[in-house]
Amino acid sequence: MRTTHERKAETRDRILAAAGRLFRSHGIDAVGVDAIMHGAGLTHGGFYSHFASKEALVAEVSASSLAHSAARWERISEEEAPPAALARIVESYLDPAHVAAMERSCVLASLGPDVARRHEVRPAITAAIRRMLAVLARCLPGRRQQRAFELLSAMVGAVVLARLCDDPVLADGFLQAGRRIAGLR
Amino acid sequence: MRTTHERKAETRDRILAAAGRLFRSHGIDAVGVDAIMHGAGLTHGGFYSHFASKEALVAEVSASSLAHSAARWERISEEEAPPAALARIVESYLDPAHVAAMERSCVLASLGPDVARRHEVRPAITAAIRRMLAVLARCLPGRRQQRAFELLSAMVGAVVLARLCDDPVLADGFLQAGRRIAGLR
DNA sequence: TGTACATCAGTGAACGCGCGTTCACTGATGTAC
DNA sequence: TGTACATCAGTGAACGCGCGTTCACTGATGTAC
Repeated sequence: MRTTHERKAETRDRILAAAGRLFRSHGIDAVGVDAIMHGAGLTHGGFYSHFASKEALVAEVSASSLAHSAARWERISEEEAPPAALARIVESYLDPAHVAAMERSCVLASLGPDVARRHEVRPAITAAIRRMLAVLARCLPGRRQQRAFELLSAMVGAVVLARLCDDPVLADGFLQAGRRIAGLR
Repeated sequence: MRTTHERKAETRDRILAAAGRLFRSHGIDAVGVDAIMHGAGLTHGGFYSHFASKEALVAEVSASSLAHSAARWERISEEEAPPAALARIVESYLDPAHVAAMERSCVLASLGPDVARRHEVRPAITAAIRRMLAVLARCLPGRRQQRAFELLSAMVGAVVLARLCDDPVLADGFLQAGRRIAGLR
């Protein structure tokens, strides 16, 4: 029984991962259950032995993706000294290659408005945002709390705006602005 | 013939306005042609004597909504002295009431990622972003260009994040952060 | 250890539904004489 | 000015299609003896 349970959990994670990738790339409503299951190497019918509905999957993907990002930031902030941790978090967030890779990007910047419209997900998202703010506050000097709010706003806004610009110079202007607000360079 | 042309243009504008409202409230893919036409006080069949496709409407709504925002900012910056104009633009953008009113909010914050995925719209969006940056640069003191990038990033990010938080205190933290980056209070 | 049975993750056909789009139409308005 | 005709914005039924979801099934694996 043990192995079977583990196997099922692995499949479930594969579905969550595929959905995360596809939702970020194409938008939540543009991706069907069929495409998600195909992305996980399965057929669509099996979906409902893992999730009650597409909407339930959406809630879980949003929450778990952002919790995953928060956990990554926490790990970095425990592994490195504050200034190095801050630089690593901010530079990876504002890296143009990472900005271009929508499918692997932060839920806040790639699905923010869509998630905000689904009120049932907001408690979990709010909890993850608090964790991210706490990491930034721990890494920043000076008025830590206030600067954490400023930095997270600037990082999310910079990525959203950089993705909207078809001129790479303009896009880079937003990413540089984010780095300045972090106190880098 | 004159009156007819004007009438048709008015209807077209009503469709654009209804689509703008509904897309921002519910997301682009969640709103059908039928709902848009009903929102404009018409039936769905007439849609195609105004637009070639839903996708064409989406492109025009995104571009024209953001151009409208840019024009509003330009008007404010011409009517008032730089510090007053800056305050009016930033305060109205970060006003909690305005943040809550998704249907009338800025396209960057309410539809940003969705618009970024539609590459054909990005040139028009980029042009409007340039106009908005120019207004902010005109109103800001000091390193105007750089600060304009920082401020627009912070404003967009703050609104996206404030909408994701189910705790109004946390949401207000982001809005206050935006105001500080503008140099207000 | 070997055999018979039970479980259930995953398959794929089928469902009703709402979508974007088309089209024959109607009736108000603009033009020609 | 009044009448006959042309135009075309807007109507509403109909289309094919892909969606989310259901369900009878299958076959690999785990359990009981």
